[in-house]
Parts: sequence; structure tokens; C-alpha cells
Amino acid sequence: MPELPEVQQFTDFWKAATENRKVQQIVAYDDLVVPDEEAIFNERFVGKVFSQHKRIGKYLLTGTDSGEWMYFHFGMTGDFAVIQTGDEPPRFTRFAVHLSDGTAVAFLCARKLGRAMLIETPDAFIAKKGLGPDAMAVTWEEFQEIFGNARGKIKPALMDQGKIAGIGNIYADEMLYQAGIHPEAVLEKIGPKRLKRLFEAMRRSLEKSITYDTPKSEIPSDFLIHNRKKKGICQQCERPLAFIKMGGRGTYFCSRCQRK
DNA sequence: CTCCATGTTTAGAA
DNA sequence: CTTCTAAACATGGA
Repeated sequence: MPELPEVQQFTDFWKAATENRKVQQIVAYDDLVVPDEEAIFNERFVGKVFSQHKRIGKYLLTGTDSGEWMYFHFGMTGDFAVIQTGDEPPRFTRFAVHLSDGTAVAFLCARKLGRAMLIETPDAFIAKKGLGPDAMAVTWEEFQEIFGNARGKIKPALMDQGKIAGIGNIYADEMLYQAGIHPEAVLEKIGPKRLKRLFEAMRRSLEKSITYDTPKSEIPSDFLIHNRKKKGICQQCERPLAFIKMGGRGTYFCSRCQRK
């Protein structure tokens, strides 16, 4: 379920679940999700506390006081669960960190598109991945600079983690809907006024966690997510939403309310 | 059985 | 060089 807001929730969860607890043992269950050696995880982290946490885009980076770091990426189906050491790990557990108080944090990932990996430093990791500024940290001036200098269709540009980091398919549709901009609108034709609307819609969309752990009743009724499905209806004009594929991803929008 | 899915990477085509 | 598409990855759920 993870785009930026969900990964922020995972970050908060991880921090609360690990704080003031020393790592006792780390277990890796899957070579694809955890490509690094289990032994090296244990060498690095046993006896230490995960005391540093940074979220950049859809990545959770976590490290110790002594500067050892790793990251979690949640793919499409990543999740955390707290269990008791000695309990059978839940289905789809790919990685588990056992802690000094008898609890353990399990990293679950049904589709195995997520990763738990070692890194050297956050800065080196961000540079290596080529991530742009985080979508919740980026300023209007930076946003304007980034998209003002880009070309092509707006939706894939929003999802380009090298431009800004953290927006995925669901939120891209959401913010474009709220801003009244067609997903196939080209950047060359989006003036500063509409770009500003988009920036504000981005912040509003991300501030509400709309795809995870948030009751639908708490999400404003004008959000696309309520109707983001086949045969969904636009709540503004009461016409059926359009569905197209863009870059292989399902894209919902209103062809009347969102203009190119 | 078929189709679709909140992600990233890579190869190849314009 | 940039933009864009399709495919691959692995698996569950409708």
C-alpha cells in the first residue's frame, strides 16, 4: 500500500516499535527481498539500537548511533507487524528483527517487490538512486523549477522519482483530479497558475493518508479515491470517469473536469 | 482460467 | 539526451 504517506506511517511505526530496544537477532527468509547476507545484518546491528530514521520518497532509511544503515522499500505489498519472539512468523514474513524485550518486527511482503537492504549512508543511497527532493519537503520554488524545465506528460513526470520522490500511481491520479489537470496534459502547456494549483493539490492529497489505515469517512468527499474504480462517477459533474493506461498503469480521470 | 494490482528497473524505440 | 512503452519480477485476489 505504500506511497509517501504510507511509508511515513511505516516510519513512525518502525520508530515506535524499535526505540529503546537492542537488536538481538536478525533473520532473513528470502534472498530476493533480502539480497544481502543475513550474517552481515547481524554483524552490523546486533547489540545496537535503531535510533535514526529518515524517510525519503517511498524509502524508509534507518540506522544506529554508530552509523550503520539499512533501508526498507515496500514495493506494492510491503507491511510491518510486531510479533513475539518464539511465535511463528506471519505469512509472507521476509525479514525479522528480534529485539531485547521479546518482541520482533516482521517485514511482510506478499509479492516480493519490496526490499530490506544494507546501505552505507543516506546521502550516498539517495545519490545512487538519483532521487529528487521529497514530495512533502519540496518548496513551491523548487517544484516550479523542476516542472518548469521538464517536458512531456504531467502524470509520468509526477511519478518520476528523480524529479520529486514519493508520488505513485494512486496519488498522481488524486492530485491531478483535484487540480483539474488532465493526466496527459503536457508540461509545456501548463502555465504557472495551474502548476501552483497542482502543487497545492499535491500537498493536500499527501497530507491526507488516503490509501492505508485511514477510514474512508475521514477522507474529504471530493477526493477521487472514493470513486477510483471502473464505472466510477465524477462527483463534480456526475459523469463516468475515464480509464486509460499510461505507462502501463491504470489511470482514472474525468475528461470533462480535467483539461489538457 | 483470466485479468488486474499503491513499484522499480531495464531494454529498446522514437 | 529525453521521453515513453513494454516487459519482467512474484504472487494474491476478484
